Amino acid sequence: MTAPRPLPDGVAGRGVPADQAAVRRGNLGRVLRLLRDEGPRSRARIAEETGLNKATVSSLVAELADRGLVTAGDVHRGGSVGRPGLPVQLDGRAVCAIGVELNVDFVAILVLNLRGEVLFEQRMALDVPALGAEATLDEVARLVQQARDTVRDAVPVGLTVAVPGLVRSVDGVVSLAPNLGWRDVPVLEGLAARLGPGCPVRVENDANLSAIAEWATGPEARTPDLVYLTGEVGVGGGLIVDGRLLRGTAGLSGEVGHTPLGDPDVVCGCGRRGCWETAVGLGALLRAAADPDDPVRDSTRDLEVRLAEIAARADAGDRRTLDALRQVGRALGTGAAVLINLVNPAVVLLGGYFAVLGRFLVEPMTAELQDRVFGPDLAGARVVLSELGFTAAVRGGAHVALETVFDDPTRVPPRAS
Amino acid sequence: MTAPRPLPDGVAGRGVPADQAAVRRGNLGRVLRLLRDEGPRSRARIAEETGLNKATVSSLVAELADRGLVTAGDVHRGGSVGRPGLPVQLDGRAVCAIGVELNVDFVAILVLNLRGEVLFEQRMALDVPALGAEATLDEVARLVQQARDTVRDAVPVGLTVAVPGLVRSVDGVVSLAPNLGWRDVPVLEGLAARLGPGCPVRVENDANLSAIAEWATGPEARTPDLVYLTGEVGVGGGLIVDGRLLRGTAGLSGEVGHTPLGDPDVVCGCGRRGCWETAVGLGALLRAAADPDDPVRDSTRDLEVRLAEIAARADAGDRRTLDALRQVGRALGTGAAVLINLVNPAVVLLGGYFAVLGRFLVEPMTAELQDRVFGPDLAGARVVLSELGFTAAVRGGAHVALETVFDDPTRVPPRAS
DNA sequence: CCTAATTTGTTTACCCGACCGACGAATAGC
DNA sequence: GCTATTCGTCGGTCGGGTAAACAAATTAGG
Repeated sequence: MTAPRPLPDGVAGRGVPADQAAVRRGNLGRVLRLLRDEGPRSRARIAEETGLNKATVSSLVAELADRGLVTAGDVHRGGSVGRPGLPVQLDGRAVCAIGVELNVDFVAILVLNLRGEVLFEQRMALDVPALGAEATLDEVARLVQQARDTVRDAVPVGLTVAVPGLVRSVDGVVSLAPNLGWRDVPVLEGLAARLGPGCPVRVENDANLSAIAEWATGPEARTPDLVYLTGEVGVGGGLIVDGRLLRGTAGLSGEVGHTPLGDPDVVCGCGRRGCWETAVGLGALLRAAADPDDPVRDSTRDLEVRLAEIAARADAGDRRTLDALRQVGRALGTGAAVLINLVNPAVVLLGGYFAVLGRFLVEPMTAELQDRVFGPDLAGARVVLSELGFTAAVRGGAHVALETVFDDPTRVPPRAS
Repeated sequence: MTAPRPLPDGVAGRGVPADQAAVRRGNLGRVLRLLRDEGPRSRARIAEETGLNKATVSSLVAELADRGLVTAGDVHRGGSVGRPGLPVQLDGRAVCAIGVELNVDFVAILVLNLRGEVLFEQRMALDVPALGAEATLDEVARLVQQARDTVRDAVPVGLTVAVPGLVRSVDGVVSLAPNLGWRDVPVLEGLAARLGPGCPVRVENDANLSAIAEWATGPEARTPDLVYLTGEVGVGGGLIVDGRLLRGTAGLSGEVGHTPLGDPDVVCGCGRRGCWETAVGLGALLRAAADPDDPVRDSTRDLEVRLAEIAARADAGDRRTLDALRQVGRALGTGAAVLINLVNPAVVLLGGYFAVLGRFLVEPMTAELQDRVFGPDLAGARVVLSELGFTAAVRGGAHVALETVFDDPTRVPPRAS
């Protein structure tokens, strides 16, 4: 009931026949996207840039305004000759979208308005494995309610939960999240029941959502083919192909961490041998860079502080640290080469600790890529560091929900006035 | 000029605004696809199954009939009560599509009608590397002309050329085809000039087209997520995600052969070390299975005969042959595991020599997969052997061209009558 | 044999949305 | 002030999907 329509995809859903209402929805969304991506502009320019008729644009803008999604913009006097246009701009205030990240020791929430501006942000320490699924969902529902109370004037159009594990996104069941100790937890169902109707809930893998966030807002926004790699204790991946998230049949694509690319003699936490994350995970770096009793290997300390220490040592020219980073960088290149050969992306985006220590990793990584990638000039791929930090997953979650408005602006009801 | 519209994708192209003509095109295609996939049926049933209005379906069917794409089917008397429906069926005769495969020592051509039935098929020995690009294209054009003369009553809607190498599908330039000795050859331009307008030409990687063929006609037709692996001298791959071919930014996705998954000490023909095809390519199998002077390693002999000999030895219980097959099967599993972890397909399809010797390879391969794939039950993936044999690429090529008719049936002009 | 019931396919009127041409409005340049 | 230019809207047109009515073709049953 709270579940969204089958799969908001584009103008014309796969199985549903197209009628003219679909055309209208598509064109409304097209105008809205143009205003989001290119900024305020007059109706005449919108018509010119979309290829739609002037009259049609007027009608579309009027409808969007009625739904509170656009407003009149500031008039820029003194351009060229002729009657100046009345600018139309995206009005973000009417709606908002919520992203939630569930992780081992915290829950984070982020609320964006339609323009992608942050309305509310909070991060709360929470021992999720100890609490269990039900109590955690109670806690999440409480946090969401608090956020909704804070941004009272904006109607929430959707909520997306990021979970570190395997997620069947069709029904929002977390089939396996080892770090949380969860197995077959119906997160969507549980949250939908707690939050009531009116705010569709989605559940998605955290790395996938981070990839979407980078695609939507990062320095490489809207790159049609993007591979996202994030380094934490494990290694996560998200693939965006042709502007769409690659989910796979069972919704569990992008599991790069346990790909057999590492040393076949090293045993991984998952029990297998030679998993890639034994070569590029945080553990691999720390083992190579420091002795077991070194404070940077104390997992009770804050990760960002420890990473800063490692960066400082590398900057100071510490041999062992530099060697460890070089080694991880090369291993990163080996795996990334596989990805580039397979999906031929325009950008490989590094997130998590890869981004923090990126300036030491990129050079050995690209050296390895140059050896390994088939095709000239890395097959057109560039390695880029994420700038979103640790909020990528919640941002991506909120953006997924926002996107439904651009897919079909008629979801937002017309103003009663 | 002969190049098709930007990229025939679906009802609503990405950038093009939707108008009601697009709705019409989409609905025409929907009806046509239904008749292709589910067989002949009455207008009433079509209306019921597509969700379109009865009157709309009548109008759509009339237009399709006018374009020669459907005809009245055989009346099945004696069903239930009420007026019996007049069946409508796909009429394949009006149009045809051409697939051409360019390879090292042959050129193959296949012409399909709209129903996917073979109208014309030919395979011609040709020493492409010796002949050079221009003379080869002359030869191809001659072959195409011959095919068109043979199937005179069907209008060709498109032609797709399969090339073993890196292809920029946007402009049909073969940027690198080592086996042909080609580099930056404008195949599309050259063929379009030779064939004249009226028959849009596409150029695509051969493994990609084989993947499409399997997706379109194989035992696993229409599986939304499919990974295709073909073993020849090298190893090729094609990925179909969400029912669409994954091409990548530079159009050179699926280059699995030179992925660093093999023994890092073995040098590949490409000059790199540890390429996967050094472990699973035909050469790897032959080296492991037979001495250098063994007749099965005589590359001047026909490949199918040699493969049959290997199969016979394995059936006879020859230890060395069985060990070699087991070893290749395991290496196949290692690489396939990477693909499954990344893309999470429903089916991994084996083509080329993998299919011929499949019964010996599948068991060690799946054993390896069970160890390597993250997620329960191989993440939902099944290993399937191709049944298309060596015609997969031409079939896929013809199907790509056919698909444009289902995307937009108005491409086929109405009958003059 | 004839009628009622049922299902099919077409016809008619209608609605909705995009498109086109024309027109008033607002502005710069002269 | 006048003209050229551009903007936004209005009325009309066209195309396509929808709904309801209706004729046609068949089975069931007396």
